Amino acid sequence: MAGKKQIESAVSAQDPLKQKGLSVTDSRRKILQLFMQQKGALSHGDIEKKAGATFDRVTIYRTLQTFLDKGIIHAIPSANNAILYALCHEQCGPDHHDHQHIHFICSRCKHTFCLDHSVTPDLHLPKGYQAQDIDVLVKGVCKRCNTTSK
Amino acid sequence: MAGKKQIESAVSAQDPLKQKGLSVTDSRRKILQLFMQQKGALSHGDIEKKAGATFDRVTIYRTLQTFLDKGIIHAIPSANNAILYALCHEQCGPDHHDHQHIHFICSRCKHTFCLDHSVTPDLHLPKGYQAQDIDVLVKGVCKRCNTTSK
DNA sequence: GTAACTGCAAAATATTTGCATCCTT
DNA sequence: AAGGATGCAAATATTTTGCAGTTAC
Repeated sequence: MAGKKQIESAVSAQDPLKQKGLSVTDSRRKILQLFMQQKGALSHGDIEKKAGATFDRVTIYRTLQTFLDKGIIHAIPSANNAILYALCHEQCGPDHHDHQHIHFICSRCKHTFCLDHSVTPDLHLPKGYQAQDIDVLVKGVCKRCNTTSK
Repeated sequence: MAGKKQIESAVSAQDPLKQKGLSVTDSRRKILQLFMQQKGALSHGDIEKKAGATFDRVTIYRTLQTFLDKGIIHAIPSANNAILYALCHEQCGPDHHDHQHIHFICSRCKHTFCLDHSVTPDLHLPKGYQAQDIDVLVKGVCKRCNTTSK
């Protein structure tokens, strides 16, 4: 058991799946990869498109749910029907999500980004209200769309 | 018919429907009333429950869409499938939505409130990003749940 | 009277569940 | 070998669309 453990830990650094005690399967690896490449948020539909017919629609549902449960990804609120998902950071666990970053939705290219370096507002809630978790959604024009031609 | 007209115009002051040039119908009046009573956000499903079998599910879809278009209500982002809607304020128009308030989701009673008196953050976006619209979602415990027994 | 709104039916989408099979550990 | 994950089929749920009848103005 000792030697095996060493190998696992060598791989696990790059593999959130093992860290969270999940079996490493093609679909999970692939979907995870999509998130890492994209460096932005994806909807179920996005994944389906990008993954092509690689695997079943149901598998995507289940995989996303599993990732959510394990704290590998988080859901980003949106006002249109499509729920978006993006990778969590290390400090997130199954129960504890700590996202002090801002979700930025570009109104031009429609991409959603997580901006980590932004500061969270200081809120002035009315008396009696107790904040536990804050999510900031900003709509606007992203860096790329801003610099490329209008 | 003359007497009827007088009654109608007396009502219109409090009636956003006429202000926006919409026909005043039972369903619209009823749904508007639900929002005003509730003083909180409602999902399509909430309305369906509260309205009972008063009118068709399709009418609710269409009414909500119409209200959105006219700027009578606004959609509140959420991370679960249910989209919420709440009344807009006077300064909102069809194109221009100005919601500098905070959307507060109570994790205990599951209600969503619009807190108007809260201040909007100063954001520090990375260079190149241009903000147009900001929405702040706060999860926590609302006033009522905080004061009533634990 | 006319344009707009509603209800009903049905189509199109989206999501969930059960079960047999296959894969990871 | 055993437990978990996937694929397929099918059951549900949600949202959209078309059209005929009704209502507001």
